Amino acid sequence: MNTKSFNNQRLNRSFFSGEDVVAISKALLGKYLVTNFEDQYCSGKIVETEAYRGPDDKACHAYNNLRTKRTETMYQQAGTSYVYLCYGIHHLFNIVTAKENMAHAILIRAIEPVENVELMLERRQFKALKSQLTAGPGVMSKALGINKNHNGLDLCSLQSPIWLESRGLDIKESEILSTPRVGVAYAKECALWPWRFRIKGNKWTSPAK
DNA sequence: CACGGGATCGTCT
DNA sequence: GACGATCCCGTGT
Repeated sequence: MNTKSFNNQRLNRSFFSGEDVVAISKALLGKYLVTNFEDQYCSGKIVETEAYRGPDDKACHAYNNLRTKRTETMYQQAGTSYVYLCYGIHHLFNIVTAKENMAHAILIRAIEPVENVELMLERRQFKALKSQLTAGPGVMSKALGINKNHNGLDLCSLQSPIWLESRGLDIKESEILSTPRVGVAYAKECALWPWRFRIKGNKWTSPAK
């Protein structure tokens, strides 16, 4: 069924368990995000991520350890998915990191389409392949078939329809472009933190400014 | 290419 | 009742 070779390795709990959400956000660049919903398999290489760190990050939903029905997912164990609705339209996909009750999460913002591109084109109703297919957290989720029903999944479980893989590619620090996060002006001084990470020069990210 | 607005609804105050 | 971790399309240049 799934296209796999011996050097494809599922990312396990320990990958996500660390305290340093910035380091994990960078380490996710070049890893593969895979979805397989009802035998509809597709995958892409992660090229853009963003770090959110409760309780001290004003841009994080869990700022000041805010606990609500929505944010509760961010306090779960490392490797849990956090998917929420943004602007009433877009489903944004995050991965929870750090130990339980420490609300860190990483927003996956863009992938380079790799396997079953036709399926992603169909979900987006695109006729031709271009970077807008998966550049941006809302459209990426749509292409991968991710919605808020996939909130709270254990991405490290072999049963999960969403998972992450290393396929032997390592992105060096010198290949990473760090810039401030967008759309978080309300977060005041935290909005300046350079916690948006991209693979330098990669055409599948949103264009650098 | 830059900007500006509308879509659309869950979440929090 | 206001607003948002976005996107797309229209207008003007």
